[in-house]
Amino acid sequence: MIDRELVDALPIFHGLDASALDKLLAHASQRSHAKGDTVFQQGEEATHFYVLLRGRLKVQQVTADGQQFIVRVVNPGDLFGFAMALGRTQYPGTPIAAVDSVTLAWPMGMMNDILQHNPTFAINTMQMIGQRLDAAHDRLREMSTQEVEGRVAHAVIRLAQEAGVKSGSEIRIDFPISRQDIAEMTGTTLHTVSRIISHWETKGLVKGGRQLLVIADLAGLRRLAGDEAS
Amino acid sequence: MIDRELVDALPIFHGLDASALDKLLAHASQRSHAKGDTVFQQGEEATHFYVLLRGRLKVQQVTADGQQFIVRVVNPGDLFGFAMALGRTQYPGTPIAAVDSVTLAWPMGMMNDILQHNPTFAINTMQMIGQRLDAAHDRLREMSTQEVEGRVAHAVIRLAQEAGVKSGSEIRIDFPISRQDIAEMTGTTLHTVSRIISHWETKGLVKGGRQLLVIADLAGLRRLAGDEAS
DNA sequence: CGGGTTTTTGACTCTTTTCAATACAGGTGG
DNA sequence: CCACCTGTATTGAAAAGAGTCAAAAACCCG
Repeated sequence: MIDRELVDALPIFHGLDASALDKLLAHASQRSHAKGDTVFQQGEEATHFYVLLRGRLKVQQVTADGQQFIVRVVNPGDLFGFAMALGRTQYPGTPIAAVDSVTLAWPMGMMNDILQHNPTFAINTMQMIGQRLDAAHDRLREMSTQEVEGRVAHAVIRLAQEAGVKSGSEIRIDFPISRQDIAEMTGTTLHTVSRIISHWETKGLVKGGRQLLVIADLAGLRRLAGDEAS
Repeated sequence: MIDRELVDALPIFHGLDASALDKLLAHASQRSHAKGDTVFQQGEEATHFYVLLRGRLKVQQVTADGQQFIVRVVNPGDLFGFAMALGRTQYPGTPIAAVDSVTLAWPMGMMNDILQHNPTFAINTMQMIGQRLDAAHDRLREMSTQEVEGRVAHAVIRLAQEAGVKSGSEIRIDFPISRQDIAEMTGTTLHTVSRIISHWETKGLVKGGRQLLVIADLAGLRRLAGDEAS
């Protein structure tokens, strides 16, 4: 069955009272998703909301003319597919398992229930969405004001922060990520990303590889990203 | 004093009980802002949250290297400056009055109060932030996948929707907006915006002018924006 | 009627994309 | 176990879209 400890430990449910947690556990269903599987499809009726327990998801959107775009990466502990909280009835994107992953799902109706009776959960969720809004604005500002190299640097730094594993002085991105993926996160082409990363390799900033990215000099990347005023 | 009807009518406060509304009214302070004034400054300690009663604000951010960027336009009835809901203690941007404007302000602490005791307000706020997140993702997708003309078209369509006034078959943007402004909303330069709009004028899509924009053919713009699959 | 701001337009430059070809890695099946 | 095949990555050359630089025109306010 589902591990109560596990659910209890999720930051998003912090402060929920015991009875609410019980109800939550009673209705949760655990699912496994093999690498490459989708949890649900963009445009589908939003019937459930989810928490990622293990693994890593890429949330992708496809535009009217077929171009692809990565909205975000879902990391363990993250809530996703909460379309209702956005006042939508359909999922806006498609989460794809970048590695074998495990999720918990609840019927969307439960969300309203919990929200109504647990101000704390409502506030938690609001702040979580708020932080995501903040992050989205950061990306928008980048896309507006920076050129490609800076945007790619930012994307890589973000990946390092949320999905980076330290090994020695290096940080490895903990899931398979292609040049194409990075291009779809930064609004450029895989060719340009490849060129940029190759160039960074010669400068010793990163080490690349097939679906692999290792950051060797985070500070150097930050300098390129132009965060700190020079 | 402050008009209770007015506050009561704000969608964001829908469903608030009488006592909460009383408290709200007791702590509200009304302020006027002449065209060009700022309500607060980016980076300032976030002491209050606001509702725009009348007028129109442009929320601007300045990057480390001095470039400017317009995050959004605040329209009457909109909540803004709710940094706390995003888990921030400082304002992320600077709201500038595009026309003479009137705001209501509350001490930030009140927000927590109301949130704690009024699940409905928490849910309203959450959904409002959620919609803004959705909108931000739309813009991100645009910035990633579309070229400048499409992005400018989108920006103009959005302006028409949220700040457009119909006069006959035309829609006029209801506040002074420069080419520079549009450039800062779409991540391009005023020169490019000027060229694009001039070109649109010759095609009869819009009518321009100094700090003025009138949409003559919204459907035509939508086609340019590439929303509908051709 | 100035004087400053905003807009338009042209010519040139440069970053990034597009097009194209090759190299490489890893899994599959003979 | 090796050859093959597919998806990924690299790299070069050409093309294009948008930015930069520069100057003039239009407009509004006082």
